[in-house]
Amino acid sequence: MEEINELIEQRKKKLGELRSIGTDPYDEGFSAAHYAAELINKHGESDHDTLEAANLRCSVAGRILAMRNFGKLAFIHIADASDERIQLCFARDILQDKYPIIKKFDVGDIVGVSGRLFKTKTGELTVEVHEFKIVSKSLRPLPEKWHGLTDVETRYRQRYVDLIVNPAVKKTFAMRSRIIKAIRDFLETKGFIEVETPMMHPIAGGAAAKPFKTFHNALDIDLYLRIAPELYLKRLLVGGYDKIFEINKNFRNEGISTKHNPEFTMIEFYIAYKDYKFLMDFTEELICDAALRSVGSLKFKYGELDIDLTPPWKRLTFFGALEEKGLPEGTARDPEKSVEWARRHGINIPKDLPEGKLIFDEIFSELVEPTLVQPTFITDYPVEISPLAKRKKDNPALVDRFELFVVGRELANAFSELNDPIDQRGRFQAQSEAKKMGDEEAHAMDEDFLRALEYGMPPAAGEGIGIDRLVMLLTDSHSIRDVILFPQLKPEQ
RNA sequence: GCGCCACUAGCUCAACGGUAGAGCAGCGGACUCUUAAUCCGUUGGUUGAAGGUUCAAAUCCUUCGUGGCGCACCA
Repeated sequence: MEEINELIEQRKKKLGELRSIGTDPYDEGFSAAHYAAELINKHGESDHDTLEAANLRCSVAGRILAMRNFGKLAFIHIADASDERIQLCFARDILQDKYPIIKKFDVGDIVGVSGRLFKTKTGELTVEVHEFKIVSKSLRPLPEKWHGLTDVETRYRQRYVDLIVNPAVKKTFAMRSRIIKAIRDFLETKGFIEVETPMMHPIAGGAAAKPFKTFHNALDIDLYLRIAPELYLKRLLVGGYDKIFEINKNFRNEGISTKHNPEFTMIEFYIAYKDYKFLMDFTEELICDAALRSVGSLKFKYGELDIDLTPPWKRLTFFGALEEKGLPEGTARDPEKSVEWARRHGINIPKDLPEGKLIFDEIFSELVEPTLVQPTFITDYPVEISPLAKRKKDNPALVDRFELFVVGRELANAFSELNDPIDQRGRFQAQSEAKKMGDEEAHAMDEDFLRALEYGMPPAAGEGIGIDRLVMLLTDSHSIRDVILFPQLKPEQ
């Protein structure tokens, strides 16, 4: 950090001068009776004479964002947590010998004032300041008022500055809060209870991903940050819960991109005695409810795309979707034929694809996923890529599972949970084989989870929804970093 | 991990081989209804870092750093 900065020195000097006249900007603070938004909503429409007659007293506190000084009169705009700006008017006639203190103000300082509401000649609701106090002196200059802060690196690294000067950012995170609250309320209304399961796992299971590894000194064991809560939540189904959910972080030790942050928020919920078909209707209801309570509509823009969440959403089977693109299931299931087909259609198949990985999965993500702009359920996945899902009754090669896609991205993954402990053991064993063949992300065997299933887990359906991606969709954000307050970056220097 | 692009004053940007500049912010001054206030004056730079080419480098080359985007992996 560059400490020798003239601008900071000047502000420190002002701080010293304030202290020398007996007013410490960092002392006990200020208690405001009003929010800016409250005053503007209540009195913003009142005319000049009404306000004069009412003689309304008020107090507000906030950060100085703009100052216009006229020698014996000054107008200052502050913003507070209500996300509104309100104008303050400092007049020498009123403040007398205290008036010169405003020379020590800087944009960025936090001030508390009390006074009387009035309307200026231009009709703006304004506080005529009678008493004021700097409650926090800002030593660093804020970005310029007109262009603001646009440098994305600074915006992410110094999110506090981004939040001060870019109102749209606060709006996005207010939306995020509303979306998560909507989901919580929805599930609680349906009788779900929220639980918390471990973030540190001795075995990283419940998803196909590379974990972060850590070490517990006292226990002298390796632990992994969880890649999914799934296996713990299902243990709770064994324990007798029938409707549970968890909203929390997962950690995956993989690449960072506009759609991936190493730590990201998922909701997983489980409901006993229901299946994946139930969850499709349930998901439509849940996401529409979240959209209505955040966006306020089921129709909205995502970039150039017009998205319409009005149910029912399109439903396609996995191989049906491939077939629509001209790839018959028979060909898709034959590794050699499907590679040949992919090459012929110009689909890039990575050369170092691990043995355990399946070609049709690659083809699906290249060929089908990008076309799924409007909400679409893809159902009936192959068992090989679904080691925790229940097989279809009439076709054991497929499972009772769906993934939800919107704007070409996976938003949710759900299935009827496999509760046959013997089948589950076999699936884990198949995953172990894949791991030996070089698939780093294959599931690990989890003996305790199998023991739990052996006690008997009721039939159940479970689903995971990527909260960050849902927030991206509903806030028209095109990078996951725009919906995470502090996205992962390399340390400075 | 690979490729492309960017990095110049606190912020937003010029200068693209020939003396590093503007606007805003800051500092000094004028101003009692402004809102990107206005007017006069003025400070501020190891041009991301280190090497190299050149009489001369912000500018060309190399390496490194950080970021963005794309690809890969995944959600």
